[in-house]
Amino acid sequence: MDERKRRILELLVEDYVNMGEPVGSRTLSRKYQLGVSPATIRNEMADLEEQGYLEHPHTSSGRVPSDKGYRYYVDQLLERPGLDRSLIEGIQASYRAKAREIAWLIHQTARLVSDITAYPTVVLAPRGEDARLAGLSVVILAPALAVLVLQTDSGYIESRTVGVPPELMGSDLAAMVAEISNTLEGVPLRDLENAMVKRLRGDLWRHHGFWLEVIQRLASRGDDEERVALSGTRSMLNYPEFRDVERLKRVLGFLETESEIDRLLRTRVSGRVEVLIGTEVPADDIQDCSVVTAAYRAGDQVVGRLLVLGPRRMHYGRVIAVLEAVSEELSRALEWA
Amino acid sequence: MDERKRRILELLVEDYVNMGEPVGSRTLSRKYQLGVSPATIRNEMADLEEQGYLEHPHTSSGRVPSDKGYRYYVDQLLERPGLDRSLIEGIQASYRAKAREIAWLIHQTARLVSDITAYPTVVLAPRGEDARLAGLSVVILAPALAVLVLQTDSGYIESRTVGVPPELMGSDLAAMVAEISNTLEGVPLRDLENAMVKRLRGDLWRHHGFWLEVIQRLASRGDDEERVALSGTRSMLNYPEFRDVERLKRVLGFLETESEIDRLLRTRVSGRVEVLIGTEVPADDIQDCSVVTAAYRAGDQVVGRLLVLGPRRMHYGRVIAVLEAVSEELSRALEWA
DNA sequence: CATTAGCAGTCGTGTGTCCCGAGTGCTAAT
DNA sequence: ATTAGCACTCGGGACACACGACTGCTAATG
Repeated sequence: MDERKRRILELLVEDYVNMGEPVGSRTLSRKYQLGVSPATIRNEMADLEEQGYLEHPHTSSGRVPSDKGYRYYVDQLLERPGLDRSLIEGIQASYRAKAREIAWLIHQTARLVSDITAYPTVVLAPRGEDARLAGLSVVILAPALAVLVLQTDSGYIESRTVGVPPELMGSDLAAMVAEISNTLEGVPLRDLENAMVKRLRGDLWRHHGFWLEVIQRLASRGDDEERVALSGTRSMLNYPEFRDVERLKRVLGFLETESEIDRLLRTRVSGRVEVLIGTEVPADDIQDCSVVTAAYRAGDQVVGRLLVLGPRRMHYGRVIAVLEAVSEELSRALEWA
Repeated sequence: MDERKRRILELLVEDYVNMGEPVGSRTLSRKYQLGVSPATIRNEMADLEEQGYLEHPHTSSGRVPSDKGYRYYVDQLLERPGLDRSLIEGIQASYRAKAREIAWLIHQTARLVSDITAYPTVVLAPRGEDARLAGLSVVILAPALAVLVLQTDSGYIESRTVGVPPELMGSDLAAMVAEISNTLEGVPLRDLENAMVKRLRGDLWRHHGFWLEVIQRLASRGDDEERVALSGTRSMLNYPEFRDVERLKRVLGFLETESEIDRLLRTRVSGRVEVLIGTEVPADDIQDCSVVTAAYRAGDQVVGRLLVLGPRRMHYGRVIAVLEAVSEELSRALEWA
């Protein structure tokens, strides 16, 4: 693969990514002043096709990159575009506002990435299984109303408003919560239920039904709706690849199915940004799509991932750069200061 | 308009709502055993068309209800279907979990309604302008980290995690918050900023920049993203009316634009469920759609609305029934106990 | 030997034509 | 008032055709 072939492949991929239509030899030579005639380019393209980097939708059309072509482009030719100074600052600023509430963080991240890249984005909430209880606090708002705040050793915070049952209304709620907090400190969240059954005593035990329910809801990060955030699906309508409504339905269905996303993301283990192109994506519902994923960390441990989905013809360079920046900021936001 | 005409109009609307295709005289007579021949029905339909209740997409097709036809159906013929016992219980259960956090409430409601009705749903957050500060509390999680909880007289609660600036780290945060809370109790949220500038004294004044920012963020219910919840857009793909991608884009754009939704909903003042059919909807982007809206209350005052959008051919009866039930439950959840 | 011009060949797409069938409106019979 | 019968209308699918974009090949060129 000589220099000129590489150059042609690069230009072809980029033109196709931008234009969305098969690229012909004439276009290529005229548009990018390659200094050679279309015929020469045709010869080169024939070679590239034979080697599997290009495809021919049909005889009388221009060429399109194959998965292998994209792969070569991403691995060998792509240079990461530097992001705008102002864009980076925007990303940083958007994490400054409030930080530790998981639901907010993942929604914010999904929205941010889908806004910047114009591709749909899914963010998986951080794994919380290994987290341990670091503290439990209560704010009493009214005789029958309180806010409980749970804090983990990895720095997550969850709060819930709870109604106080009548039989507890006279008692010293703050003291009870403090006692629970002391008793259970250091217990992994997933063992909380067991630990409570075993360790609660006295007054606490008498009301353990109430406490159990409240704390379970706090610890499990409740409803699935808070375990995954999806944003930017509307942008799909801008890509001719998704003009077909049936296809749109399949892809959207996939993105909204937590188990599928989970399966796809949990098997990626590396801490770096990864790119899956076309058939490399192990999911039947999203044929002819590409996926870029990144990990984020809490401390030095990878705790979650996010994913950007687009047509195979996607702006890999920009997406990769954005994901690197965002996952970096998200990790920083999760750092336990 | 005699009984038989009414019956024909009713059946035609319902068949068209279910099938989505213009209804012919033959279909009508065969499918619903009207006891008269297609020819008779044709005559009746011709009359109904002349009176403006029906339309003819083209000469050789069946009839379709006009806006006036739907309107007559909704006002005169529609009988509200009773909802399943189990469905009602499901609705009630979904509000039992946690209650007073606005963002959660409106998202939950949007999701609930769009799941039940299979139409996209928008919920506007309650107006908060008239609410007054009822209390402010703090939970200190770490030297530099605290959760602030704001409570209004109408029962809303908002909480935010905040980083405590270094210069405040030694001081008695709880006392400061209690003092602010006392000082500002009863102040309408929209005047908080002014009131703080005027009333803060001593230590509090010295750090008023910090307090101002924190409390403003609490009171303004922050980002727009929390002022409106949208759910169920994917269900649009199931209606042939939205097969056209351009149209889909327009309608989605409308639903995602808070100002448009606001304009549409704020002008509806009644506390009951209202139906807008086709051209009755005052918005150019959503031609050929219908909208059902309902109000919800906090106490005895209407504080917000929600909206279900569908093709003109929508299941008015069911949507109305669901909105009545849901807005009732939502109002109950907002009641200040 | 690499490059290029020229030309025949291929095939998707847009356009025009035709036919079918569903459904109507009208008229005359009941 | 209702119904049967029939001519008529019109949208949509099937088919054919021409256009044009692009290729692949061959032969000429430096």
